Amino acid sequence: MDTSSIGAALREPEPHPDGKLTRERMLACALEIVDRDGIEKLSMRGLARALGRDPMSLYRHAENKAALLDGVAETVLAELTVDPADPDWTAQLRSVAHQFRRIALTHPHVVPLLVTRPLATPLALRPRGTLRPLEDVLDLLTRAGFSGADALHIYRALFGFLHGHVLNELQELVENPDETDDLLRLGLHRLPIHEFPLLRSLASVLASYDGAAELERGLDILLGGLRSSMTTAM
Amino acid sequence: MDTSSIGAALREPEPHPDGKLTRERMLACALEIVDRDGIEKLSMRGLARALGRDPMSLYRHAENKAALLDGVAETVLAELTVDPADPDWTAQLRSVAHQFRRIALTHPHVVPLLVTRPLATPLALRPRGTLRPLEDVLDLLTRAGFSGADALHIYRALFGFLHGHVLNELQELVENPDETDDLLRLGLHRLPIHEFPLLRSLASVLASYDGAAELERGLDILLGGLRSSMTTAM
DNA sequence: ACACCGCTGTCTACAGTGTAGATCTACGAG
DNA sequence: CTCGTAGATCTACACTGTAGACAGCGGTGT
Repeated sequence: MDTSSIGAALREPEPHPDGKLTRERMLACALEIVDRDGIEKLSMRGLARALGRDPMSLYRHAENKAALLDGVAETVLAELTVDPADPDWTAQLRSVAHQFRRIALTHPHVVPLLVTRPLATPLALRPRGTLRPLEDVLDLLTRAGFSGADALHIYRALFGFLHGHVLNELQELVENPDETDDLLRLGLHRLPIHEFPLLRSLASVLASYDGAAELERGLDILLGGLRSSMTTAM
Repeated sequence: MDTSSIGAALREPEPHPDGKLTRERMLACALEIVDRDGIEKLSMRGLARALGRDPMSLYRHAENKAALLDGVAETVLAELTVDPADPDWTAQLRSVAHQFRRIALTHPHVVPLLVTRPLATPLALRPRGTLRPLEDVLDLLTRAGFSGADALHIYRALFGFLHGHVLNELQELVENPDETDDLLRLGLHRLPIHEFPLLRSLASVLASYDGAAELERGLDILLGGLRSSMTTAM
């Protein structure tokens, strides 16, 4: 009955259902699968198998697969906490930024969902947990004296930047990690020299990407620019 | 034999193959489908049907479906032109930004591919057409006197911002277009008032999103910030 | 002339997908 | 005890991506 020897072949058959199936357990398990195998490896049948349940039982807790994916994105985004009472709004936004980056690095396979799902659903129909950070940031900024319109602009600017940043940072994956030469490690040697001379010459710079520093630089520029372009106090 | 009466039911059976199937025709047709019906409606079988070919023939021009999607993204991105010889690098980057926005608005369903596909492939293995703008921007910026490292940073900052911006802008879709009240038009009335008071109160601001202006503001902040934080001439 | 090769297209088949609809099961209310 | 109902399960359907075998072709070397 050793689960590791049997369960290695098929995916975690989870032999006994032990208690009721809740939406939370379902989403947690789905997130686990996505984190391990990526989004397109998540199937209703596979998820059900991992939970030891019938595939159709999932439809009691998620209307369809799209809703399930929304749920996963929501779960991940729920880790993000905003304190609207913080008097230092820039510090609070920086905290949000750091949390968001942390989340993205912890769940890289979920990032496509985070940036992409909102395109499929109008704002008002999105899962509540997704709208929570928006409302909280608006709260934070209006308390700091910004108008609603300006607060919304700042929220958009921040999350636009954050989405762009994590997409940038997660692209920096290395193809051949145990190679010492940067050019080889990144596979850049396959690019024709006369077509991509600059790109190839930047191998060492590419190899030494520092996401945290890049985020900080961006935040400095963004928050500085916002403060000077906004017509409000403090 | 009226194609509109018959072809309405099934999807463009395209009765006679007329000539060889090229990669370009395949990608153009795939793009057409994606633009019309969205990404997840694009299937190998459906595409083959639209081309009047056998599904398996597609695999002569794309290794698998992922490669096909990469091809679509590449096709769209190829519309973007950079002039590395332009002496005014900020103007040229602004032009790139405007082109990119235009492309995203013309092919909204392709945007998920544009921002998401690079996450799945290391840089050096990406389709060549995708790397072209990068090399060209690097060329532009080094000619303007920037170091390679700085040029790369600027490229990342710009495209990170652009990705974030178009993701923002494309979310602004309206649910109920023929309604006069902004609150109803956006469906915001369904949100509980006590949980999302600020969001609901911003209905009119949400309804009047101006993507072009938002892009311009962002570009001002970004390019201004970059110029002052970079250690280079001009 | 022939044989050979590689490229393109076609056919069949397989394992897997999301989910509609019918059916079974268990439990609380009357 | 009966009934209704909510949940869980089963079956089935239409569809997916693609491996593998095979047919027709033009060109090339001998």
